[in-house]
Amino acid sequence: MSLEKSFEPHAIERRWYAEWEARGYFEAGDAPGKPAYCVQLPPPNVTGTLHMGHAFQQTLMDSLVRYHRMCGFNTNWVVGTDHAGIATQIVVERQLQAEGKSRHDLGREAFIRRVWDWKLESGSTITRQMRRLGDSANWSYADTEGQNSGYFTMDEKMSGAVVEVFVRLFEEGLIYRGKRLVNWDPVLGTAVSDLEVDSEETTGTMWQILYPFVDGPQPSTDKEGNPVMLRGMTIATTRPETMLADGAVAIHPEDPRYKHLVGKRVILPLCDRTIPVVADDFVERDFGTGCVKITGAHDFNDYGAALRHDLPLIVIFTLDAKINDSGPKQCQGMDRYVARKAVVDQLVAGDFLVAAEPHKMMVPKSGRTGVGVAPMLTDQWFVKTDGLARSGLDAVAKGDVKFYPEHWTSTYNHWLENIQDWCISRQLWWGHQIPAWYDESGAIFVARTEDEAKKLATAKGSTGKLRRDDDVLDTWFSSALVPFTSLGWPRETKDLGRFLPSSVLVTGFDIIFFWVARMIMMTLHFTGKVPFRHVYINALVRDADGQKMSKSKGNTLDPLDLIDGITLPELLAKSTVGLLRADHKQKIEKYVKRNYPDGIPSFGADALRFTFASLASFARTLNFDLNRCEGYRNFCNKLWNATRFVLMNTEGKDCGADDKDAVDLSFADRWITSRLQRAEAEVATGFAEYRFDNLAGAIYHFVWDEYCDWYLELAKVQLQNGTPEQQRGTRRTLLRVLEATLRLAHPVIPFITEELWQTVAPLAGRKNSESISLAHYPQSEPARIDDQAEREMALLKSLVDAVRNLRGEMGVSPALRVPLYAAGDAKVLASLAPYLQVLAKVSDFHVVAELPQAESPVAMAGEYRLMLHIEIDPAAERERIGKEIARIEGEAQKARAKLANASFVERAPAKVVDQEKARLAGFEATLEKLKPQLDKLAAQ
RNA sequence: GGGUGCUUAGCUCAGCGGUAGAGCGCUGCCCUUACAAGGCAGAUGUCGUUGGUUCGACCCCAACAGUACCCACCA
Repeated sequence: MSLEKSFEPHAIERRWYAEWEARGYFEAGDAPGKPAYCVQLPPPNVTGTLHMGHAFQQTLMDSLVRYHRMCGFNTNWVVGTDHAGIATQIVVERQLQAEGKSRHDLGREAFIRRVWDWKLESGSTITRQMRRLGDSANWSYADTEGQNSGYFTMDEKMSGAVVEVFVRLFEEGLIYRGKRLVNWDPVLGTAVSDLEVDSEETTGTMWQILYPFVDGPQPSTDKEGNPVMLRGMTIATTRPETMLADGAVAIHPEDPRYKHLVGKRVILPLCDRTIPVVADDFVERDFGTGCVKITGAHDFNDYGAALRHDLPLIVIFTLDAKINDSGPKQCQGMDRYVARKAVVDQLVAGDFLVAAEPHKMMVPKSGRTGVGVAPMLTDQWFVKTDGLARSGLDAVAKGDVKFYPEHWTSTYNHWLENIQDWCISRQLWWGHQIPAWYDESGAIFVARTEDEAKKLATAKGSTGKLRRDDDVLDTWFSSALVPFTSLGWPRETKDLGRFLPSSVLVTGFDIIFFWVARMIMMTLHFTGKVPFRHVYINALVRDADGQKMSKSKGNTLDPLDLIDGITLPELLAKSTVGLLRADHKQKIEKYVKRNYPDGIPSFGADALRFTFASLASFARTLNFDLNRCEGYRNFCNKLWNATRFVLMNTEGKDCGADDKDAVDLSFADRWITSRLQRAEAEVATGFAEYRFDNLAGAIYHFVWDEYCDWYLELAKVQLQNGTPEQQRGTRRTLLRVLEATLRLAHPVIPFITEELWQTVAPLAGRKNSESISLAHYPQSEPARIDDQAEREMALLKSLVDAVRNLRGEMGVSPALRVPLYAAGDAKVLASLAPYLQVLAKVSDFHVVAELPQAESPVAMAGEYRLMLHIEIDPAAERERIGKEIARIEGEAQKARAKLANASFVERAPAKVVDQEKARLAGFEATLEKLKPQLDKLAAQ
């Protein structure tokens, strides 16, 4: 078989992925007696598409899975998609909106059917894209819909497990329902959890409002302690409209200005009510006026204060954040922001407004819609978290779950130590409907089915109709269960025993709270096991300049465009599609044209994967650089062409594949084998430590700098000049090292390695060469590390380097072959001669006892002296040697100073001192030989 | 207000208590029969600042500066 001259990834990728999947290579390993290796994919949003973050994460996961599969583990990469409640519902509602409809026009059932239709239509986009990356995922696993895309968090089995969990937690008293103040998104009309609220710095206004005393002005003091008469209490607020729901004003119990006024009543302006003055030490004396209004039903701080002081919780807003019937007539029905202005105007009119100043503050916004969150008193379901959090903390403290990099542990701990009860109900339609029913009196019956709920009701003497709770569960509730529900829980499946805990979770730091912590808590609670042993927190992918990738900046990259390539016009069209603002569009077009003037070339999946692996250090961010990607595409091409060379020199020839015939292995053959062992060890360490950058670097360095740059060149010499035994040995080494290297690299670059291995493996004498993904992973054999061969090779390299260096400095044309004199161990030199002649482009090679007396450039390589026999300018040569002497003299001087330091010699370890002595001896020996050379030149 | 990272070559980043590294970029010369997506040679650094520990600090410790992110109920 002859390979194309360049590596062309496309056809290879298409062919091999389909083949692997069809042959069932990715299904869960089921070999007896083998250890298990399991990875849970963070299930992507069902309507999502693959972005750089996914591609990065999945590259790491797939490399790990392929590595362990080849190492003989029973692997199972469990994948699936998430129903992503809010996000998906929003997408479908937008579609309806475009048709001029709302979900309410359809009704709940029809709407949900519509979402399912959309799911079926677009749901497999991301799983198709994952295949393009080469993910060796277990598609058929837990796939109840037969779509070959793994589980779906709302499929029948997963939903059944969700109900089971809910019911059990309720029965254990860990789920409760109650009227609580929650973060409310008035646009979506649902509660959201603390985590789904983002604070945004905004400059608002701080208003000071006077609440007059019922009893008329009261004596008090000002800040400096001077006596004053107060007309009333002046409160400070940034949300004046909420005053309509005030239940009290509060001051600090020790505040001398106000403490005697506690118990007085003040008139709430614009309302026909009076409210009391209370003391509470949550009030900051120095902030604002030192007097704060208490709005228990619309502020988290105030809620606590209201409970402490037994104040009424007055609700002033409707669920879409408009003033309700409890407000003054003239404000009813106004949106909260409209009402804010109206209230301020009326306060001004009534002379209650004391001051209005600009004020910087953090405003809570709904993470999903970006609208201001309105704390709202509503009935919601909660998970009691204190006990669960405790066991979650313990698991990590005991080391049952380990974070990589380790410092993420403190982030995890900090959150769990301060965790609040988790609001799990959402007032949405798309999601797992809460399995709770109410009778006419409002009594709650939580059950697995409506029949079961009826039985519960009957047992309690309630015979009327039951109504199911309308709410659905937070998407993260079902996500938290995935580690065990995906394996078949609540059934006691074999896989549950085998694949739980999974081996490692690879995910982003942004979901440590949302997901990682909750999985640990839930899995521990329901199975007594941790969900995974390791958590690898991957870096955030940014653009080459370190900027966050965002659609509005135009700096996002589509992994598939890197694999397939894209033209500039296509890229421009794609980057600006769906953008409403023209100025954004222009900005993005400019960015795209500047950064990708010729579009993006096609790099192939392997190059993309190798790039991700190479950039995966333990850093927090990863700047994705297209140039890097190109470099690794070139690497793939290098590997391709090295293979081409090997095949050209081995196919149809005697390669000693069956070990029958004698082979004669040179130091070069033994050297590359030895280096391979070291590379294998480095790669194994890299995988064990999750240092993908190191393992990718080890592969890169071995292939390019050792196998290609040196061994192939040496092999050319051996194939040219060697005896039949030597040639056979060379061919066998070429093949066997290459074959092992392909296996070594396969977890990271699966496609190219499979393609090449198919041809290489049989030549290398492998009997079973069905697929590289089933082949054994190469293991480092320390016994094959050959120090003698490595020393000989080091000498050859230093001689070649010295000659090349001289040629470079002397400006000798690369093509020109020149005579070389060498002094040193004659036997060794004779053995290296054939290699030196080729690698250093030497015409005649003279081994001599002493270098001839000639005006030719001289170099030192350890004990060896080399002279290029060429015409030179003595002055230039004097300068060159002079510089060299000065450099070495400087080094020697430093070494001497160190050794002259008594405390160094006394206190440094003997090894270090000896090393320093050896260095100095080396410098001095070199100087001894260079100086006469300089004298000789100077004499003329 | 707390917490966590980061600061090393032009760029992006590794690194280690004992001689400062890689990739890309840059310079020069070469289309040498595996590869120009290549080969060979080359230049570039007060390792953020200031102290401390040490025989020895880019590395350990402290403070500071800059920078990024996370958490938090000052109305």
